[in-house]
Amino acid sequence: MKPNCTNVEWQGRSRCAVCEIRNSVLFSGLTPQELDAILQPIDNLHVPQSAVLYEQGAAAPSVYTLRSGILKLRIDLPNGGQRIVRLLRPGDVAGMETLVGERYHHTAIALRDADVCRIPREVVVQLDRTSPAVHQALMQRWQRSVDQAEHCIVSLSTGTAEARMARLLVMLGCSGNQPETMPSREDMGALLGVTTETASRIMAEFKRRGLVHADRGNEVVCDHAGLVRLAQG
Amino acid sequence: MKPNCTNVEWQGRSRCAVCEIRNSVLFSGLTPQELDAILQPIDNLHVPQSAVLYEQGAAAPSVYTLRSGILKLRIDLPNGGQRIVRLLRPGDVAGMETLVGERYHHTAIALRDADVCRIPREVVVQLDRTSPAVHQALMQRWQRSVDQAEHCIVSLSTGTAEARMARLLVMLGCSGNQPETMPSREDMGALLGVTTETASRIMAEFKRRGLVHADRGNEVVCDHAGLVRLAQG
DNA sequence: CGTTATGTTGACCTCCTTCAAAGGCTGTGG
DNA sequence: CCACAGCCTTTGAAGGAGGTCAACATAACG
Repeated sequence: MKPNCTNVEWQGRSRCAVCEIRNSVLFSGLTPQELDAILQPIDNLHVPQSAVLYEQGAAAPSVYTLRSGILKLRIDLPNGGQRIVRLLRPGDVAGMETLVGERYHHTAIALRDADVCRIPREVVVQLDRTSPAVHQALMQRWQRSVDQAEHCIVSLSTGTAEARMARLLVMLGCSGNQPETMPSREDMGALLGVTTETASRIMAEFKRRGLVHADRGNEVVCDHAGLVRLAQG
Repeated sequence: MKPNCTNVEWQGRSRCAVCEIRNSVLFSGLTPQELDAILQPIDNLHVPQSAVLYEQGAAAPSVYTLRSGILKLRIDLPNGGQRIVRLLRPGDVAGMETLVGERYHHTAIALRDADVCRIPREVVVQLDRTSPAVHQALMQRWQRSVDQAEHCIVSLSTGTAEARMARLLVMLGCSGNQPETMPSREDMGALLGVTTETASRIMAEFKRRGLVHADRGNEVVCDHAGLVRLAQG
């Protein structure tokens, strides 16, 4: 891990009232007055690609809402291996374990450049008590975490590696319309529970079959229908 | 699925005040007076082995707390396959998705004879609002669901089938002290993401190596230390 | 006792891993 | 501008792990 990868760049106090994804985040139920009252301790951070937002086992003082980009939640195993257990997309919340415990359960890393809002645990606890809307939103996020983790089991850990890769690409938003930037082969492997080589082989095969088409760099456009067909198993 | 498997046997109104596992369940923070006020709509059910408690996609009017036994939560895949995504043990809560949605996300089946308390969704919603202790307990259960699902990814879907089986046996409580009743080979397979035959082969091999020792029926005693060693991978 | 589910085992083959090497891309320094 | 290093990706060859299909054993049950 490069040391400077942990340098998330501070961007100043957030302005939730004008946040473009406000309707999909934790505070969407609050009135402007309520918002003003709690904005002060919320920071807006930029997390460059492959930077570490927080680490598994570290003290967990904050919850993060993802405004743009993708975060991967990785669990490091005692025997040295590691497994990505969830991908977070804009609107998702990272580090909710802080509300019932004191340590992060994962290492959170930006898969692409990401923007997050850092919210002190106390702010969330307080809002959870005073605002039914926030409370409801929190429960929804929690349920979403469960759903996502189980989706990871069912879709990304069941069936042949090829079918799982197809499901991953669909899940990453490969609609066939606009190019999508791909994760590294190593990350794909960690998501699917296969080796980097296997991930590479499958992606190469997909290209040969015309299921994905390299754009530039690691941007690709996908044959959505074809991938969905493969995803069946 | 046998039709009579869905016959869970009603056992009458529950008496939470004298419940032996009251300290570990959802209502542990309530005073006796608060308890009395909400007991009426709570039923106490016995779920015989392999009976279905609720089904994926069905309307979800109730939450269940598990008092004894083990429940498996199964997800049925569109292509006919199925995967067990979580095992619930006494103190765990099933069907929490009812608090933010209206359909069950899994099919819940008793792995062994089980006792559950059925709690109407409205009761939980109400308590969540009025009792901070219940609210806190709910958040803990939710986080526990996430942890369990992720444990399933990391422990039961990563590494060789042998290592995963060893982890499963440890997880099922094989301490080496008293005999444990095993799930069917089919269930083991569905938990580990391998075929029934592979599960059978591995268990047979474990017996030959003396790692597990058949007691009677499908009760076994385990070499806990040996299993933990294998579980490393 | 036959009947039916469940567990066990074998043979074969596919998929994936492992180990190794070669190819591309990027940044750095001469 | 080129050479070189470092990283990621691709590809190959060999072996092993697990899937598939089938036969058989065992236990549960009327």
